Amino acid sequence: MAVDVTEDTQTQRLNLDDQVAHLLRRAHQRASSLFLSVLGEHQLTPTQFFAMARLHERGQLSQNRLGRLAAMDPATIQGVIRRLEERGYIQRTPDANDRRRMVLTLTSRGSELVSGLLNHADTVSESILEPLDAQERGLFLDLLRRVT
Amino acid sequence: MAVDVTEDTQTQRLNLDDQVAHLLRRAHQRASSLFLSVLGEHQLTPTQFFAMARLHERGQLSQNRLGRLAAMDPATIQGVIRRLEERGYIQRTPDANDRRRMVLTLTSRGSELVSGLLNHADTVSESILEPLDAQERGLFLDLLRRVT
DNA sequence: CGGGGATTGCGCGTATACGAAAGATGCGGA
DNA sequence: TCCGCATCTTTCGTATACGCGCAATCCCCG
Repeated sequence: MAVDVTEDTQTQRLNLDDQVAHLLRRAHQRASSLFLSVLGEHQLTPTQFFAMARLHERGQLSQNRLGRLAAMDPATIQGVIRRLEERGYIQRTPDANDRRRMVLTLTSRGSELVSGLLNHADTVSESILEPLDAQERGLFLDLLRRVT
Repeated sequence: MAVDVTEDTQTQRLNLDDQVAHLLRRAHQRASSLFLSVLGEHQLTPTQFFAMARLHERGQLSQNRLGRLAAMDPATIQGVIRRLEERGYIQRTPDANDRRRMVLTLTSRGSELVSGLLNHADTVSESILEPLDAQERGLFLDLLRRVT
């Protein structure tokens, strides 16, 4: 954390390149880009894939609940779901017990697509971490999980 | 969160929550949110602040070059610059030597704003890393830089 | 010196992302 | 039972983010 005092009006200050928000933005950029280079042929964005994978994992879910499980704002998940429904990957039916809710289910097409892509997704995770060796990867994942 | 191999066609697979792209997206979300909670009163997004900070650091720059230095796509930086210019923080003048270019400069208002916020930005970096102790922070920054 | 590839900036289209607010519905306590 | 508050979903507005195509300009190389 060597920070040098530049001896001007302000006190010691971090280098711009050490801004954590900036580093995280760039890492996220790179991750999304790698994801699209692997799964892009199926026209799925990282967000879309993750929403479908969560649904595949949990079965039926309400829209809001899926949003929480996928870390997406209700306003955001709405558009994601709408586009996936338009493409025939997700089905939305009214909840019989609670008329505020819509129940989401993967269609067979959607289910097959996700199953087939889960392995590719793991490949993406590996390529993101490619600059690190095995021990560092575990360490990084642990730290990243705690910062999230 | 116990996910077990479900004994189907596929082999052992990572937990969904270990998808690196997803973890990075969430970390980025949290970082942006913390940034806005500290600098939001000045109506500056992380991206806008970083673009201005780079300009403050380097002086005059062309639009494309600023984009590269701030890790932003030419199409993206265009909108960022346009909004900052509309708000009077950045001035765009035609380059005398290369008529394709526009030279970007911070206005005095923009310059004062950035100077005053640089310390706050460092505060944000610290709050993002708050869950980690001093040693882990250095480690995390190092790993994050290499993954970027 | 002339032509073609590269660079610069713009506009369009799509997809996140989130705050704010609105409308419908559910639910618990007085 | 009814009122008020919480929840679910949608819509609006703003801002990233990036691919693609376009036009103007630059500059290198033959």
